[in-house]
Amino acid sequence: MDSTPPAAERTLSPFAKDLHLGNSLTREKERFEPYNPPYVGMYVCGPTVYSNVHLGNVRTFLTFDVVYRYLLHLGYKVRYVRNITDVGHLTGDTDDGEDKIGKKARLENIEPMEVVQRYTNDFHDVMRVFHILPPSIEPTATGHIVEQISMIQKIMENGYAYEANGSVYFDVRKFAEGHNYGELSGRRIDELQNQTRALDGQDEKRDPLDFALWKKADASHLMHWPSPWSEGFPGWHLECSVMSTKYLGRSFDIHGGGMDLKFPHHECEIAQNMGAHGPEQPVRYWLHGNMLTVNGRKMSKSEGNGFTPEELITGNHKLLEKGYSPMTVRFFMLQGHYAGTLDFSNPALQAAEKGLDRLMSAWGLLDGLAPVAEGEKAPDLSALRARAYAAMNDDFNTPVLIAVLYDAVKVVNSVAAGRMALDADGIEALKALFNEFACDILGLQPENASEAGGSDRTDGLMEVICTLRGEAKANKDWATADLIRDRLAELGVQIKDGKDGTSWTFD
RNA sequence: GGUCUGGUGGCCGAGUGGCUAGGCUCAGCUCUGCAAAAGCUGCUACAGCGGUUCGAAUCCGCUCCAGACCUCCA
Repeated sequence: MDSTPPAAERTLSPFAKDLHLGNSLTREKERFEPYNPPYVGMYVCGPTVYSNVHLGNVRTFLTFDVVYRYLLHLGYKVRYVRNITDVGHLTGDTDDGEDKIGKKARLENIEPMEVVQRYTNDFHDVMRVFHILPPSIEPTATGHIVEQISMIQKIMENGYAYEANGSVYFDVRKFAEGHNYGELSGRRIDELQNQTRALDGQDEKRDPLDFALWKKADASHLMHWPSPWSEGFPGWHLECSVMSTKYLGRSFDIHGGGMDLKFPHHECEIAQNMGAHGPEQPVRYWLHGNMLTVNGRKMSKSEGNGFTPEELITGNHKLLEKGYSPMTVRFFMLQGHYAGTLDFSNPALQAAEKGLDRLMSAWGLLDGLAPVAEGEKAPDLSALRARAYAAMNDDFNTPVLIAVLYDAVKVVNSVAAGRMALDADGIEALKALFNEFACDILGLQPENASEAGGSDRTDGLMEVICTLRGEAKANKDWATADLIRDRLAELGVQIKDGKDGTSWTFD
């Protein structure tokens, strides 16, 4: 046996071996062991691009953005696949509903692909605004029709699907004879059988639990492709099975998505993969992000209680008392664990806004800290770092990581105020902590970077003003000094008199 | 009805057998011309009842309440 680890494996952080994930499939927290380290395959169900994404959607993509960032930080070579659903997702509660994209196109009298492009663009804009990194591959369902047809054929050859009147359905009953259908969602097939309502237009199916792999298009359908069975279109669940298999293989490491996709979507994905490829589990770790709620209710398009990122930023929505910046929202969401529901409220957002501001201010002070040669006994900064890793390794516990960062904030502020001394190594350790955990992993960045940094002219102007005000203060001309401070405040510039002179910040 | 989650202090939100979560708010103090910032201190927390245990917010049982999924939704 070769005892030398492969070169690639040596790039992994020593902390990588302690990463634990909450696996929805086993309902256990399990140590993360990828199939082929340092390579990691991760698939996340992306949006259906028939309307603007809302904040609840953002939460899920943010969750997996942090997962992606942390895996990269640990040194994994991650192939992150996040699809765009641009066909096959039906409205209504039966398989006879209208295609969402097609419906939108018909209503607006435009091409389906115009709908797709418009909302794909919107989606990408939103992801950028929230500092969510693009995935390695972003495949579309319409770009994989050939592969989908081929997978249906495999499933049929294995006896788990049947054709009826030009459509093809997955035979859940047959599949369940030799497989544990319902393993992921905890459902039992007999109960599902009893609970499923009798719906119209299901006569083609042998069983109400069966789901569509291919649907024959009727005359009103705008999007359709030729297939061995009919001119039609693929079922919604199929695309994810096809694209994950194509880009990540038949068994890959992580599959993510929103909690609301667990059943039936993800359950069907597993069934399709096994139906086509055999009994081994297609996914080792299933991760599910929980819902964003408003007044205790899930934010969703159909409830009408969602708002778009634009409404959020402008504050132009009845649920919003004011506008909130994207970083505030990002920080707010990271203050809760991804697996729990998170309730949106104005007080909570305002708390996050202030908390983030304090965090960012301390971070900004770091560059200006003066090290001492022989620092007093400094707090144990390596302990902070270890706690930060421990938090992330515990199923991406970002709220605990943030608590660690606030401990670092206290150190920074104390040093800046002269109450504590740090040597150069200590300051570097703090910088590394912020750069790696706040910036790289949590994806936090100072907002209005250009403004906060200030242009030379702005800095010059502010220095002139502060010098004049300093003279007024020296003359005990408090009226003038306060006038300057108040007027600047009205313009969104905060003046702070410290021991070593006056500093300013912009709103 | 079934499956699953959860009920933590003024608010948000971690923690899952003994060890400070954290943020925000509020009050007091330090600093300061005042203010802001920062720091320190404080602010009647673990839905209820019973059980296991030397010890339970944390485990078990029951009750109550809320939410999600079971039909499109991240």
